[in-house]
Amino acid sequence: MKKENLEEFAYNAIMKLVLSNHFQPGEFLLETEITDLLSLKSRTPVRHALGQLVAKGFLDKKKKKGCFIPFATPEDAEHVFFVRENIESQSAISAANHASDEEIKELELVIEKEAEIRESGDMVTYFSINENFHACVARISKNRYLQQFSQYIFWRSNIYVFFHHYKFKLTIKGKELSGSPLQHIRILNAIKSRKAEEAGGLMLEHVRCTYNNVWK
Amino acid sequence: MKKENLEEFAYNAIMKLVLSNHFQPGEFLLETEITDLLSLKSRTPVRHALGQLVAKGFLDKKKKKGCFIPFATPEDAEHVFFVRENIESQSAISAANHASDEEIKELELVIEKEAEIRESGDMVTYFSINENFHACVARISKNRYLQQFSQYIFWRSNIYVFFHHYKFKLTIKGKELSGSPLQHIRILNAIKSRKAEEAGGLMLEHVRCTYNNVWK
DNA sequence: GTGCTTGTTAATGTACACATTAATGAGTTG
DNA sequence: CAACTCATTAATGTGTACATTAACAAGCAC
Repeated sequence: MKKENLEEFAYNAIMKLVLSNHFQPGEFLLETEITDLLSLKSRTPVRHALGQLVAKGFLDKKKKKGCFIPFATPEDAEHVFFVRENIESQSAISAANHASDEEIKELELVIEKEAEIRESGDMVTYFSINENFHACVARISKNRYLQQFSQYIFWRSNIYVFFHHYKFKLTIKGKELSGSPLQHIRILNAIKSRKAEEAGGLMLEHVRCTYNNVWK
Repeated sequence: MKKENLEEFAYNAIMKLVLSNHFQPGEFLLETEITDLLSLKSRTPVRHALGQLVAKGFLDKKKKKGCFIPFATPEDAEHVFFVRENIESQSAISAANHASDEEIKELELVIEKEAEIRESGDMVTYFSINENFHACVARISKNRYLQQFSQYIFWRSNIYVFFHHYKFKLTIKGKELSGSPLQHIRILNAIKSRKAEEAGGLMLEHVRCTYNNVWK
C-alpha cells in the first residue's frame, strides 16, 4: 500500500466534503478556506488537488476566481446520463468479454459488502461502495479509456444523485434505490456467464433507472 | 478570447510535444527539462500542467519518480479506437438531432476547406482540418461531455495515426486515406437530413476504417 | 442620477527555497 | 565474490513570499 501524500489526502478530503454536502452548487471552494478546514500548512496540496478534480470534471473552474461545484440543470443531467448509459454499458460488454475468474470473485465481494453496508444507512459509505461496483466493472473491461471515462461521468452523475437525495431527504433505505443492488447482482450474473450483450443492456437499464429516480 | 496563463500554455505545449513524438513511450517527462524546453522561469506551471494531464489520463505517473508517456501497443490502439467508434457515433447521432441550419452550413464549410487543403499535401494542415470536422460534429451534438470525450479520444487516436504515417511514410494523397473525405460528406448529408441513426452508423464505419488503415 | 474612473481587497497565479525520497553506485564486510 | 550499507544525487513534494487580477464600491465629472 502506497503511503498517501498531502495532495492525495487533500483530494480525498475535498471529495468527502463535497459528497457530505458541505458546499452548495455554484459555491466557490476557496483554497485558503479548505486549507484551514483540513489543518494543512499551505495551499499547495489543496491547490493541486482542486486542479485534479477540475481536470477530472468533478468541479468547474472560473479563471482567477476559483473552483466551484458545477451547477445542476435538467439539461446537463440529461447529457450526463446519456453519456453514462453509453459508456458504462460498453464497459459492461467489455467486462463480460475479458473478466478473469478472479476478477469475478472481486466483483462478488463488492456486492456482498454492498449488502452489508446498506444496512447502516450511512450516505458517504454507500456512495463509496456503489462507486466500487461501477469502478470494478470498468476496471475489468481492461480498457483504460472506458475506465477513465466511466470514472469521470460516474462522478459527474453522482452530483445529481447526491443533490437529489439531499433535496428530497431520501434515505438510502428508501424505495427509490432499492432496485439498485438487485440490478448490480443481475449485471454480475451476466458478466459471470459471459453474456456480453445482456450485461450491456442491463447496465444501460440500470443507469437509466438511476436517472429516472433522480428526476422523476 | 481569454488570455491563457502559463499553466495553460504549458499544458498545450506539453500536449503538442507528446503528439509530435518528442518523447518515447515510457519516457519520463522531467519537470525541470520541460521547464527549460518551454523557457519558463519556474517548475510550477509545468508541474500543475503535468498533474492535469495525468488526471485526464493522458499521461501516467509514478510516485516520486515522475510522469511518463503511456506505452503504445496494438492493444492500446484497439482500446482507443473501440471507444472512439462509440463516442463519435453517439456524437453524430446527437448532432443530427440537434443541429441548426447555421451549424450545418459551418460543417459544409469545413468540408469545402478540407477538399482545398487536401491538394496541398501538407500533413499538419490536413490533420488540423480533419480535427475541425470531428470537433465540429462534437460541438453540434450540444452535449458537453460527448464533446470533451470526443476531443480527448480523437487526439489519443491521432498518436497512432501520426505514428503510422511516420513509420510508413505515407502521404495524405495515398490511397489509404482517400476514402475519408467522401465519408465526411456522407456523414454531413445524414446529419443534414436529420437521419440520426444513419449518421451514427456512418461515423462508426468511418472511425473503424481509419483504424484499419492504421494497422492493416 | 448616470456612468466613468480609480482604489481597495481578496482571491488566484507565479517563483523560488528548501525538504523528502527513490535510485544509484562506491565502498566495505562476510 | 556476493551482499549489504551508506553517501550521493537528482528528481519530486512542500511551504511561503510576492505578483497579478477580477470584482466591488467609493468618489468624481457630466
